[in-house]
Amino acid sequence: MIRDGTVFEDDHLPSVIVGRNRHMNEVTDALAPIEDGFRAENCFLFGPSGVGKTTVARAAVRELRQEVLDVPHAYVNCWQDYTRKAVLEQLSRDLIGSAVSRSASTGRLIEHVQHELNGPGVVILDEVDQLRETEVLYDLHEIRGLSWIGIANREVDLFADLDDRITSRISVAYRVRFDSYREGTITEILTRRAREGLGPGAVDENVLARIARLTKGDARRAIAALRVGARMASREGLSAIPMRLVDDAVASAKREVRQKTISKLNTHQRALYEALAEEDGLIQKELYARYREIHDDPVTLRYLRANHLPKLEHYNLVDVEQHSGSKRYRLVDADHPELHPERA
DNA sequence: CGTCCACGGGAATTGATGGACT
DNA sequence: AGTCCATCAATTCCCGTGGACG
Repeated sequence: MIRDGTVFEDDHLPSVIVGRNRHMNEVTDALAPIEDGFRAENCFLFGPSGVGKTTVARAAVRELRQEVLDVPHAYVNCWQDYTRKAVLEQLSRDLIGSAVSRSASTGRLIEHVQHELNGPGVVILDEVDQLRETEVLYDLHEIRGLSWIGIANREVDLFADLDDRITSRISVAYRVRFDSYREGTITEILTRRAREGLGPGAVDENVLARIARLTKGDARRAIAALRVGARMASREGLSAIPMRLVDDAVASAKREVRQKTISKLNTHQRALYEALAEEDGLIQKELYARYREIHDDPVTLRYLRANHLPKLEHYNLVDVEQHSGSKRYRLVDADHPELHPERA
């Protein structure tokens, strides 16, 4: 029943972008100067997750490369690469392709890119609000011809802690807001994915509409649910997804995503998670005390606060509630999650 | 109003690591 | 081979803030 699983993967870039014409136009406008050999305008895309921000950015770059051959482009996920150096390293890998010797200083990295890049180039800065060292935006500005597309969940001030004299010279000409997809659009997206990835007649309109409704405008969740549904159906030897499986598929896709996230946690993060699984609603200090009991090589609270706790928040595994002076941490959903994948 | 508590974060320091240089 | 240097994760110290409470 599943003919091509790749169309359900997160990094799949569909050939047609559905329901985002206005957004596509804005981004391609921003990139248009490159067609004449100039530096593009920076632009900033924001909105909730699963609404096509990254897809639009990538599709706009793809479109540009159909006009102008081989425009150097890079993709940096600032969630993973959040330091100045990590960003510049990824940049030079993607943009130039040549490996710079490790332990090259940031200065040398910039020089290297500056030297190797002739003509315009564009870099996608995904999850740019996670950048710890925003000075890197200044570094990017210093590289002749380079412009960027920033992506974040909320509209943030990227230049908040940068020197005013510098920020006045860096501009963000386009700010593009992404709202949740309407159900009809999600259905349309799912229809196309099903056509590409599943056998003929695998889904009907009502099934897709129900998935669309249950996933609340989040295309990533909807596509995951479609994939899980197809898998469940083929296990039963069916060639189509029956309506009765849809609710299960949506719920199960959610668990799957969560399980995947948990499996990527390190020991510290997992210990924190376990502590909260035992008792919810702890304040930071209490949580730290439990964590120290669980983990045999605990890090300090200072470090936990700066590194591990924000990760858990960002992964959407814990909710934090400011409560006048203290913070309460709780797991995102009430049902007790599986900590150990082998029990699945 | 002063004090305590929980929290945030700047900054100096340490220790391991991995080159680069002699 | 041995020394030196830069980097990075982790730690430690410490001060600031803002609300609660007597």
